[in-house]
Amino acid sequence: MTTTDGDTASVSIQDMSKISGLSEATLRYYEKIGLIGPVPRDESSGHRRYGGHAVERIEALGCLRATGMSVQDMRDYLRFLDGNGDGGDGNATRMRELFERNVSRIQEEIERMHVRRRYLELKAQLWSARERGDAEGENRIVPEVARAREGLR
Amino acid sequence: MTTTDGDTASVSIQDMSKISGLSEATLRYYEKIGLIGPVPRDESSGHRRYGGHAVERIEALGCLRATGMSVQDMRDYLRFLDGNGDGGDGNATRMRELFERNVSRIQEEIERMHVRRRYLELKAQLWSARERGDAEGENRIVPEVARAREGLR
DNA sequence: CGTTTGACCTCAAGCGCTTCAGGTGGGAGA
DNA sequence: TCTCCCACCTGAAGCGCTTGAGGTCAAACG
Repeated sequence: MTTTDGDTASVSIQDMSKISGLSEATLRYYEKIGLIGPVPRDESSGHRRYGGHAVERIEALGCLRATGMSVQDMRDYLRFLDGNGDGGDGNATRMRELFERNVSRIQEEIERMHVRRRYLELKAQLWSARERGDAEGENRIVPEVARAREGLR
Repeated sequence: MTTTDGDTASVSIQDMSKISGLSEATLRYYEKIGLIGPVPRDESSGHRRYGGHAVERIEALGCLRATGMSVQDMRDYLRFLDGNGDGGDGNATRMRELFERNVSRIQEEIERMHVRRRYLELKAQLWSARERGDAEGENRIVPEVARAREGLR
C-alpha cells in the first residue's frame, strides 16, 4: 500500500481511493478544481503518487464529503487547518462555526426527510387500498395525504 | 391566476411554478426531457399555457420531486397513472411498490443523516475544546471522532 | 521476446438542475 | 404615440460529480 523511498510514503490513486472513500474520478476532479494538489507524479509512468501530508488531508476530506459538506466549506476547512483563515487562534473558532453550521444543515435535512417519509408512506397506503379495492380505506387516506403534502415545502 | 376561454383554464409558467413548487427553469427542463409536455403556447406571444389536465399532473410531480424521487420514478408514476404500465389493475401494485421503494430510500437516508450529524457534532466539540485551550477535553473527544468516522460509510 | 493484463492517464459527455446573457411581445404610463 | 417594464423566450455554461472512450506504461506470462 505504501512504498518507502527515503522518508516519504507514496500512495497510488487506487489506494488513496480506498483510504479516503472518494472515487478515483473524484480525486482527479478535486485536483482539477484546486481543492487538493497538485499531486506529484511518478517519473516514468506519470501516475499520481500521494505523499504522507496529502494522504491525511484527503482522508479528512473523505469524511467531510461523506457528511455532504459543500466544496466551499471543504476549502475553508483546509485553509483554517493551514492557519491561513485569519492567523492564530481565530481559526479554532472558525472551525467550530463551520461544523456547527453543518450540524444545523443536517438537522434541517433530517426534519424534512421525516415529512417526506410520511407523505410517501401515505401514498403507498393509498395505492395499497386501491390494489385491494378498498374504497373506504382510500377515502380515509386521501385527506391525510393532502395534509402531509402541506409540509412538503 | 387562471383564464377561462371556453371550458379550459390556462395557467402561465409563473403560476404553474407557484402551484407546483417547481421553478420555471425546472418546468422548462422537464418539458425538454419529455417528462411533461409538449405544453401548448399562446398564439401571439409564444408563452406556455398549461391546461387543466397538465396542471394536475405537474402539481403531483412537484410533490414527488420534493421527496427526492428520481426522474425515472416520476416517469413511471405518470405511465402507471395513464394505465400504460401493464394494463388494468397491475398498476396499483406497481404504484404501491414504487412508493414503498421510495419510503425505504428515505429511511436509509435518515439513518445515514444521524451518523453524519453525530460526526459533525463531535468535530464541532473538538474545535470548541481547542478554542478554549481545553487539552483534556480534546483528548476525550478524539477517540469518539474516530469511532463516529467508522459509521460514515 | 511478443503479447496480454492491469493500473493509470486524459478528454468529453451526461445528469438534473440553476443561473445568466441576450432577445421578443404586449400592456401601462407620459 | 413613444417608451418603459415585465413576463416570457432560447441557448449556453456552470456545478459536482460519474461514466465511458481511447491511449500509455510496466510487470508477468507463454
